[in-house]
Formats: sequence, structure tokens, C-alpha cells
Amino acid sequence: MQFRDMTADTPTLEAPRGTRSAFVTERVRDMITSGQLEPGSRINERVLVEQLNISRTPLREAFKILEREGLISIRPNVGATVVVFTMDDVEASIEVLIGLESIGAERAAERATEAEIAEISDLHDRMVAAFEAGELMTYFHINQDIHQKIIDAAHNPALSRVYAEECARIRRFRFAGNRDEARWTRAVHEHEQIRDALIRREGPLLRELLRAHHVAGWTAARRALEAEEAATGRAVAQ
Amino acid sequence: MQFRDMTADTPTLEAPRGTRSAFVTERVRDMITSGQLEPGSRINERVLVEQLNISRTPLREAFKILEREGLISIRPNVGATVVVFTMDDVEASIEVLIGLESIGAERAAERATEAEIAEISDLHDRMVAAFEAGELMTYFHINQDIHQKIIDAAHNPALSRVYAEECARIRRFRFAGNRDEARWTRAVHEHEQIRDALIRREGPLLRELLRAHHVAGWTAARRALEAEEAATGRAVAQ
DNA sequence: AGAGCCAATATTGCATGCAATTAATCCCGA
DNA sequence: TCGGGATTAATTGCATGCAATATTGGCTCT
Repeated sequence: MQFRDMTADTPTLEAPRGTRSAFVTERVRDMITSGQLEPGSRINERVLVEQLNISRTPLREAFKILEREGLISIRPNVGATVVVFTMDDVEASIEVLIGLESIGAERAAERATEAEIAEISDLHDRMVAAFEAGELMTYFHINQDIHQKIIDAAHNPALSRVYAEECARIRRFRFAGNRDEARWTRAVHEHEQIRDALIRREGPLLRELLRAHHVAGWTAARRALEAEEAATGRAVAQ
Repeated sequence: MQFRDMTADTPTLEAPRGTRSAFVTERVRDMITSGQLEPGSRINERVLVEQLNISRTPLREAFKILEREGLISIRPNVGATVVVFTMDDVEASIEVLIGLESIGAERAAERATEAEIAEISDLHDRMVAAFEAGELMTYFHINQDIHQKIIDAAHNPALSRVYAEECARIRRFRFAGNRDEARWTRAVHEHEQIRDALIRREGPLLRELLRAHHVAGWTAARRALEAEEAATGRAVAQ
């Protein structure tokens, strides 16, 4: 089982569409989150420039964006290095996500439109289908979508933005726990309760269910990651 | 009363220190948050380049950073425009800040060191002194510092980062309510309770106090901003 | 006069070159 | 053989020029 491949989108060598800056930003971001660029390593501009067949200008613009996203660190006159995530860093982010979902849950229960709830419910069904078919990748993506859609249903643009950003940072680690069959089954069950609470618009319950869901998910994920860490002898990092 | 001058640091025309990119980023950010660059207006690269006496390269890097911060919006082949904040946008951010402080408060009550609590308590005393001296500017800065320090005391780097970012986005609007003398007095009183709750490490109480503090603060701020909006005939925006 | 189209102008996106800074290499002495 | 310092190489930061795109102004036609 390759952890690395779980959430990485297929890295097709597509031609740059839109601005080169946007293209290279997305491309380098993928290279980091997929582990292609090793955490802690320096990023050589020239190598990347040749590899992506663009000039240094858009690459350096991408660096500035990715630094702001917290994926790389730029030291003036030295260069960019891939940020190393420790287990505690991920846990800290999870804690933030829980806090964001807490407020999102209550607001979503109040403000969600029936259409939004129906869409989430529909996503849930498709996620269950993916689970039953054993399609981990599909499950992950729908899962992520459900959580974001619940947040979006709170109708708070700032919340949606911050949540999405923080989510993206730790995407790879979040669902590692579901590799455990028992945990995965349990997660699906929890999601059923989450959907029901949303349909009944029970804010406090929804909030608590989401909190417990994340705590349980992260506990399992952390265990799995620590096992992998022990096996590979490397620190967990994106 | 110039709203614009409240939080704007003295815009000294200092020489660029560090990289030009960092200098120009900070400079343009100040120009936006101070209102020098009008919300909704297009930003002309050439004008800014001449004004700041740098080339387009570092300016364009700054644009990418500021876009990521949500201060400007870049349309490819068209240019950068200053993002317009509506009242609801600010309110949404406040809601996020409340959510972040909620989780921060409980963790801070658990994890804060005695030194951190002492530092916050000290800041509080200095803030009260600024209040009694009627120094609004000083009060604002210390106030902001206190809130950030409480968050920092949660010992969650992700939380500290996200909080600081969101705080910066709406800095100008947050304390507008304190221009009302009565509200200002009340805010100081609330801060006293906040400090006491932290010293006694009463997490849930601290959390609720902070929530109420922000709600009351924003209610007053919103009222003040809407009055200003009516007076100037312009939408509230940074 | 007003709408639509075309040319002229302005502005952006990107590549490249040069200077400044840092990292790597080599040489020398202990 | 190992450490320290100077020289060389590599890398970064920035300015600038050119091509591509969007905007503006003017013109024609209805």
C-alpha cells in the first residue's frame, strides 16, 4: 500500500493551460503533496525550470504563493525548502479543523438550504457506494467533498476559505486511518449519523458528531502513520 | 475622526530592507489596509513601480502573495484589483475568529504556562493604562496583542497562524466599536473578566467571555461602520 | 446620435541577462 | 589527516525587453 498514491491526482504531463504561473503553482504543489519533492529538501530553481519547461519568473511567483500556503519556506538569497510536517503539526491542524467545523456545523444546521442538504445526502450515498465497492480513492474524494459542503452550507465565505486552505495542507494525513478496515467501517457509520443530524438540523448534535468523528479518525490515522514512520524510518512529512 | 488612521502604522518612506519583494509586499499591504488604494480599484503596476522605485518583478511577486492573503484579486492578462469587503464579509470573518478563539481559549486554559499568563496579565495592565490615558492607538495594539497571545498560549502553531492571518484581514474593522466611549469602557471591563478567567484557568468561562466580548464588540463596530457608511456614501471596505 | 467595428495604445506575462549573495572547492598550515 | 581561509562556482534577486493580450479611442455605418 502506497500512502503516497492515495490522494495524489494522476500527474499527467499536461501542457500549461491558463497562465504559466498558475500552472506551475499547481504543479509544484502537487509535487510537494505527493512527496515527489522530499520534505526538508532544498528546491533547485534551475532543475524545476528545466523539468517544467518554463522560465524562472513564473516559478518564483509560484514559490511566493506556496510559501504563503505554508508548503515551502523561502530564505532570502538561499532558496526554497519543503516544509517538514511533524505529527504534532498535523494534530494541531486537525484541532483547528475541528474548531472550524464546530462553528460550521451549528451554522449549517441553521442556514443550510434544502437543496444543499439534499446534495450532501446524495454525496453520502455515493460515498457509501464507494465504500461498499472498496474504492478507497473515490471514497476519500467524496468524503472530503462532504465535509467541505457541510462547511459551505454555513454560508460563511471566510469559513469556507479558511477551512479549505487548512484542509489542503494536511490532506494526505487526514484519511490514513481509514486504511484500517474496522475504522473505515466505523467512519461510514459515523457519517450516517452526521447526515441524519444535518437533515434533522440538530446543530449541537452535528457538531459533536463531527468532533468525535475527527478525533477517532485522527487517532487511527496517527497510529497508522506512526507505524509507517517506524517502518520507513522517516519522519511523517508532506 | 479618521477611521483610516486608526490602525495604520506611520507610513515612513523607509528604504527597502531585506528583499525588495518583502519590502514591497508589506508596503502595498499597508496601502490597501490604510485605504490608500481604494477598494474595487484596479492597481496599475507601472504607477506603483515608479512610486516605490522598484522593478515589476518584485511587485508582481507581492501581488501573488497579497492575492493569496485575500487582499487583492488578479485576473490574468487584466491585472490586480483591491478586494471589496462588505459588512457581511467582515461579520463572516468575525464568526471565524470567534470559532478559533473558542478552541484557543479552552486549550490556553489547559496548556498556558505561568509565564505566558503573567505576560498576558501584564499586557492587560498596560492596556488599561492606555485606556485611562485615552490613547486609542496604543490600546488597539495591546488589545490585539492580548488576543493573539491568548491564542498562542494554546500552543497550537496552526491555530496561531490561521488566527493571525484572519485577524490581519479585518484588522481595521474590528475595533471600530471602541470609538464609542461607553462601549470602550465596557470592553475594558470584559477584558478584566477575561484575564481573571485565564488566571483561574477556567476554560469554558474564558471561551464564553471571549465569544460575548467579540459579539458585543462587533455589534458596536458594525453600528459605527454603518453610520460612517451612511455619512460617506461608500461601502465599507478595506 | 448611437451602436458596432477596427486600429492604436496601454498593460500584462514571461524569458533572459547581470549583479549580489551564498555555497562549494581547493589549498595551506598545523 | 584535519581545520581554516581564500578563491571559484553555483544560485538567487532583480531589472529589462519582447511578445501576447486587453483596453481605449476613433471611425464608419445605420
